[in-house]
Amino acid sequence: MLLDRRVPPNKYTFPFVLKACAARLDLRAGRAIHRHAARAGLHADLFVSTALIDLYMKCAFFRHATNVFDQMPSRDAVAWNAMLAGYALHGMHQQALAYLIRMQDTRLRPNASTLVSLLPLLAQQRALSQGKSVHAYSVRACLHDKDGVLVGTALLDMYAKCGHLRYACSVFEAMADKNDVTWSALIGGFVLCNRMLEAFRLFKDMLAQGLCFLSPTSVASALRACASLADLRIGEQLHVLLAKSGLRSDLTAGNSLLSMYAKAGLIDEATALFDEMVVKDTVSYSALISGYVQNGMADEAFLVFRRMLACSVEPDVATMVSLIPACSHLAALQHGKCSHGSVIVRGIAPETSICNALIDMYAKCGRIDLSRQIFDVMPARDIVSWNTMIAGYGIHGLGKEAAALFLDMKNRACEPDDVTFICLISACSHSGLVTEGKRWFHMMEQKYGITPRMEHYIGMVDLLARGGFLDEAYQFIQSMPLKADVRVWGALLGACRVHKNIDLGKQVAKMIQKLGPEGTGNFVLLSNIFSAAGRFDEAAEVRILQKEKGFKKSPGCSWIEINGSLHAFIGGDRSHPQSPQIYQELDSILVDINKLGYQADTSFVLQDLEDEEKEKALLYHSEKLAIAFGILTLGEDKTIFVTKNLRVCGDCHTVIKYMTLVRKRAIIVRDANRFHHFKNGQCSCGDFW
DNA sequence: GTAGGGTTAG
Repeated sequence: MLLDRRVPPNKYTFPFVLKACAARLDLRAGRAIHRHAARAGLHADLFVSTALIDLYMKCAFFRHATNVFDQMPSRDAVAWNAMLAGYALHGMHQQALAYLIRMQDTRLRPNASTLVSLLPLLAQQRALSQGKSVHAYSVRACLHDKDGVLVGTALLDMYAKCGHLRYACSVFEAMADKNDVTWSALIGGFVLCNRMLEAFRLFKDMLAQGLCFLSPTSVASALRACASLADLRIGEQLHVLLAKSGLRSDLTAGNSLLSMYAKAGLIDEATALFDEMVVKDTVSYSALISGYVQNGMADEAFLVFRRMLACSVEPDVATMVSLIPACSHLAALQHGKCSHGSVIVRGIAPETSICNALIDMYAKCGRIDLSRQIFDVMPARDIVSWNTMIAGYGIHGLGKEAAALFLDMKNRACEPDDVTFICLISACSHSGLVTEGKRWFHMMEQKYGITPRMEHYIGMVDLLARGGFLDEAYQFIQSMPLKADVRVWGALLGACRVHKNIDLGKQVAKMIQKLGPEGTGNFVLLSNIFSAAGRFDEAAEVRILQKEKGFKKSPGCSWIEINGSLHAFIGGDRSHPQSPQIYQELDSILVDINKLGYQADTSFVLQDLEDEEKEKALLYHSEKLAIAFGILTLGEDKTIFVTKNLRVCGDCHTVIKYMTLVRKRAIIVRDANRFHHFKNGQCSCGDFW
């Protein structure tokens, strides 16, 4: 139409066409029209210029937008708003605010549109006092009259994001007009502030007002509340509601449902939902990836990631932050390095959340040095960065380094939170620093005013009991202000096993049984304690009881990454193609280490077998198989790194020390709990295994 | 103007 010479475009035509370009982010067409307008002498026209600014801002061509703005002979509030909104759109707070301030120097006053662009910025920065000023200004300027719903919604959202739900509610109540966005903003605010039950109540109130308010956004918030409260029943009701209303195929609603099911552990439902979705986007894929990782299916997560790439759906920060922990779980360093490369290529490597995930990944893959490197160079650290790094030192038994980092954190005026202390106490526990651990616990309450949660008590019991202070740990549990849950008792029971204290172990086991059928692992521990004492009948009884109650013990599994491929073994496993060589190697190792004085600690065998058979049962534990495979495949200069899903058994711990001598290898084992660095007949953890 | 997927501890 523009090329039709008989009807030349005029100042009324250009803005509309430019608007269409902006909506499609079609910069090429937009620039062509810009030139066209210039030839027609209309490029400095108020409406044309404003439309150009809008287009360039949406396409992130800031210089072009600024040029147009600067060349305008006169500007109205809409032109100023276009600049402000453009910067706000790209999260460029400083630039946006600079335009607001410059606007004050003119005789123009901010209008409703200005505030609607401005308030989300303040919300994101949690700038409550500035937000209040804006609120006051909007009242003085009577901006509630026109566009009242928009200003009101932006205000209530700002208050909610600043954590001031009371103000948000009073704005909400004072609003004469409310629409679906208003309701959504308020419900979302309650979810954000972790007030899930009230969020539900609001959602119900909203439905009572009429179905016209129901929107994918409000359902999404309600589903988040379900996931957080682990209330699957309501979640399913919402699923039905969605199916009945016209929102069945909405992408936002579908993604929320998928995520809710995944978080509830119903990964099959989540997968089915994903497969049914006609349109899938980055969020859908990320939700499924994170679902698999959260449910311990890291390999499936990689498959979904590959499918995503094959379908040309672009991964973003959240996708990678979901995927990287899959490498951490598998301790698959090569996969992790690949993911690291991928975030560098995508230009998202400096993002704080990406760095945090990488720090965790390298720590769990045995490369605490690389964790620290990332930590040191990352552009901005948040509390998660510090906690992750401290936790990383913890699992490596580097309690002193963890403490040093805490001091560093204080010097940089970063406030520790409750998780920081969980990490610190656990770090002490893994390093045998009992006194220091107790000090952190007291400091947390007295100096930082953080009330201990169950997790802190679990850490303390673990610290004391693992350090051999079993009675003190027992006393500690008795004196807790909270009712100890199965995890607290489990920590004590685990230590009874290590320190072979059967009497206390039995007592603790009774406590656990009283608490009901919560801890699967505890049956195993109790049974192990009986076995260790040679009381096999009782051990068997516990196992039978466990079976009757329907608990499955997850089998011990160890794996090793060789050239980027994972090789997994379970105890006595002969499924690996190189099994004959592996078993031969282990038998030969046994001969060599016997010469050095090794004696099998058969108390770790769970069945009642003859001594020689016991020795064999021990010899073929999964961690030993994986290590033997490593010895056979990797060159002598390479450290062998094996990961086990459960705790390393005590006999394995001893054998691995000997292995480092007879095969002259450095061996690292990551178990469910921590890292064990074996070298020259020693283990880094000493007796705190 | 609202909103779906995400990193630490256990």
